[in-house]
Amino acid sequence: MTGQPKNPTLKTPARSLALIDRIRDRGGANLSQLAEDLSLAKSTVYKHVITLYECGYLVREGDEYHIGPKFLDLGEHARSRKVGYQFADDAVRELTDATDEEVDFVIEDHGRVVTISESYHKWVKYPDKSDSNRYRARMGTYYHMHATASGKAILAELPRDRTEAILDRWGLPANTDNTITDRQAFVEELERVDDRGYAIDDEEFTDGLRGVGMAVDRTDSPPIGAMSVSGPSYRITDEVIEQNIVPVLERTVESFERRLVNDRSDGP
Amino acid sequence: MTGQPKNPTLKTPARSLALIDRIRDRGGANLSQLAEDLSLAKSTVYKHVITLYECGYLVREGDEYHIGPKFLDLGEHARSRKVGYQFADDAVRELTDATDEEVDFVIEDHGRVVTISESYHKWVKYPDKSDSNRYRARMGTYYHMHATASGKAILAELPRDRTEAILDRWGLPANTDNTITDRQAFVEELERVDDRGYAIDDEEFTDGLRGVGMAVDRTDSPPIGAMSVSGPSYRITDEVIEQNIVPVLERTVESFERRLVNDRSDGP
DNA sequence: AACTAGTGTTTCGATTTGCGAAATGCTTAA
DNA sequence: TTAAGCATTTCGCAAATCGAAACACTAGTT
Repeated sequence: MTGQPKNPTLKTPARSLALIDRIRDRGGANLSQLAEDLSLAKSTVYKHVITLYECGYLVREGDEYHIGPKFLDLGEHARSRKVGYQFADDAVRELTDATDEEVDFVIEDHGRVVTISESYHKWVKYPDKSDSNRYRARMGTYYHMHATASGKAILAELPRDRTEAILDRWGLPANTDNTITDRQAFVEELERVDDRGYAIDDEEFTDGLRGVGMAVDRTDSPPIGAMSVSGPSYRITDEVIEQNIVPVLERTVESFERRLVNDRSDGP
Repeated sequence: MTGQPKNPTLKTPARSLALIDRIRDRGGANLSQLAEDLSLAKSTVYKHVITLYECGYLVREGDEYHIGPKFLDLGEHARSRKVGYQFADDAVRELTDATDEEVDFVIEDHGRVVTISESYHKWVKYPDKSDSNRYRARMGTYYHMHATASGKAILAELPRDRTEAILDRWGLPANTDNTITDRQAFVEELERVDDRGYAIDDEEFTDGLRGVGMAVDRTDSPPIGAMSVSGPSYRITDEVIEQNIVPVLERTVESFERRLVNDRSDGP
């Protein structure tokens, strides 16, 4: 799930970070499991984990080590770092009220796209767990860009070489039958997105889920991120997209961008 | 702000982690600044930072490195790890509706207390920035336990040696004139808290702010965390605490604890 | 247009540091 | 009591990190 680096300059810290990833993926682990997973001596894992623990990054429950709350602090820091990200909450709120569908704001990070906004629905309408008509993105979740509306919207606006590098790095793995897996076809799709000004995810990420994504632009910089509205295919028809969603999405994104230029404390 | 370890077994990873802390505290930094701050050669810092970057933990903006969104993912993981933490959101919501004051749920981590719940007020009543009558805790924020109602509530229920170790580790630094800084006096305060069943923060953390905290207990384990209600001193009088807040706080915490024993997937 | 001061990046040898195998100690279940 | 699982410690060798200095690049200044 989490990509390993190709040339980690410092091997020891990279090993510690790999352990963090492993502990995350396992949802907690003990020394023997980690040693097995990463083919390391138990004593080696021990020293790494103790170090991470002493520095406050892991918590311990009996013989199991877990991701510690310290990451919450750092995560919130990352999220509230740019003022631009603050506006995202407002925009998500607006769009949710207007569309009553799942709304997300994502940014590009290391060639993938990551959810930065808390789903507003989570708070406003406390849903049953059984409400399978709604897809809800957890904050901090990473997605491949080629299979999401927001990702395509961003890719279409990135400099050509950046886009190419990202496609090289992550490829075009299929999530569903609709996922565009052919590179040539995908580049053409990006041109369509660029012409239209917004991207459509037509069950390319999850079966039964459609979405519309639009990049949030800055002047003289790559887009700061992208907003998307998504829901079940039977509700998000082409007509609904064109007549209902795109206009209000456009309005929200423009207001977002206006606030960005007024504030300007967002670096390149 | 962030404590350094006393005996970090592996020096190289500990150095990387110290760099993360430093970047966080500065709100982004370049190599020269970091080298200066930690008294390291610029080339050394370079290799550490590149490693953190390659592994996806940092983002780069020109010459500045920043905490990356990957921490959001790990933070959310830490937060949603225990089912018990899920109930916290419900409880916070309930208590907020009932009291209309700031409500928080915190857990103990490495001898401090850290906010695990999103403030419900943030979403329900979108406040003006000028609403200085409300104190709002950001998720992931750490506090010293001796100066907060929740912290005292937890300390009062921890095994004696744990409590002593925590006080040794962090001391009793003064936040306000009301902060209890004398160890003997503080131990007596903990006994009062234990008798009463709840803790009061009487402007010990911030001037003008009072709060009530109650530990959320499990059977045969230290408390899972603590809930608190806090607000301006003129509203949170002794009468209001005893007659309004404590009963509803008690009710919410009991319901919380009931859900915990029903679920039981929370380790020690 | 040359200069300067600030970046990040690379090189390379000395030596500190992390590594693994095995032994130890501790707890829990049989 | 025994056995199996765990974390923890020890120690010598090999390897990876470190720092100083040189390099390359950019932006702002003279």
